[in-house]
Amino acid sequence: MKRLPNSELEIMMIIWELNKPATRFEIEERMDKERKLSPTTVLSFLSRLQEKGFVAVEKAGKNNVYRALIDREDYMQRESGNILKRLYNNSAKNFLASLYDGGSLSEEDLSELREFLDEKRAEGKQER
Amino acid sequence: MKRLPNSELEIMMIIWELNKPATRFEIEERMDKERKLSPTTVLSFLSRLQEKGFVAVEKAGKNNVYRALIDREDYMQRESGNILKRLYNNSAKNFLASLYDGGSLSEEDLSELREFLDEKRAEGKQER
DNA sequence: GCTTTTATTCTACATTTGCCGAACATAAAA
DNA sequence: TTTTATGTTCGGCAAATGTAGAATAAAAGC
Repeated sequence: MKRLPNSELEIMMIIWELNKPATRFEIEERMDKERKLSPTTVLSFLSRLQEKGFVAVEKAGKNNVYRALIDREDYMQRESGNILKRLYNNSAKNFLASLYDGGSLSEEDLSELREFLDEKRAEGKQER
Repeated sequence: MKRLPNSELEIMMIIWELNKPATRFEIEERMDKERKLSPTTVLSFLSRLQEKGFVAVEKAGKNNVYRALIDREDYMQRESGNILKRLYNNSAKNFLASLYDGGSLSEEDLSELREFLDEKRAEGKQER
């Protein structure tokens, strides 16, 4: 499975988020409004996603409808792993530390993280 | 500060890691050995890094020596934040969860993370 | 049935990225 | 000092990415 370039990824994220086949218009509506891309540009990206096997297209009247073919979780997991490896020497802690130092972690994020880890710890025990 | 493409980033990471001005050869030695790039290719990337203001070049005899101009921490922090935003809806927990589900987190990573969070909690209290 | 609107497909173009070979300098060896 | 390495600079190419306008198809309106 290929890594997607930024623009295509942005679109894929929207399709995944919608969690149902989406039209060009629905996607456009949800894109970063600052960029103001023309409809053909969006369609261009969608075609490329199709070529790469990320979406399938069908017609619904005059409109195209794009459906995700690749599982979001799968893609994200691979991507997360890659990032960790390429940038943080495979250390999740390094990643968090960087976020923390960069001020990207709120107090709330921190407790959420603690909670998550506690949960995983509990599960770990269970397994034995 | 620009985002670097993969190859340039790989090189930047090596320079940062070395933590001192590096020659093309020192960098080449540490690059992913599978790829087997030609020396000129590496030099090409280095020139582009120079154009982008990431490194400065000096001569040391016949050799070029490349010195980082951009602070690693700064770059990484920005990059981490971006990733979080673009892929995980700004939720660090989502990122960890994805790593976890993808099997990229060892038991050791988990305890390291707990430790890190505990540390930050302690610091947080201190501040009041 | 025409005309107008609207969505899609095609074609295209500028930039960026990945990668090198040919040319060019210059230190080292002969 | 001529030759030989060795390292660097230049120029360049193919593929990927970002972005649209022109051409086309087809639905809607009149």
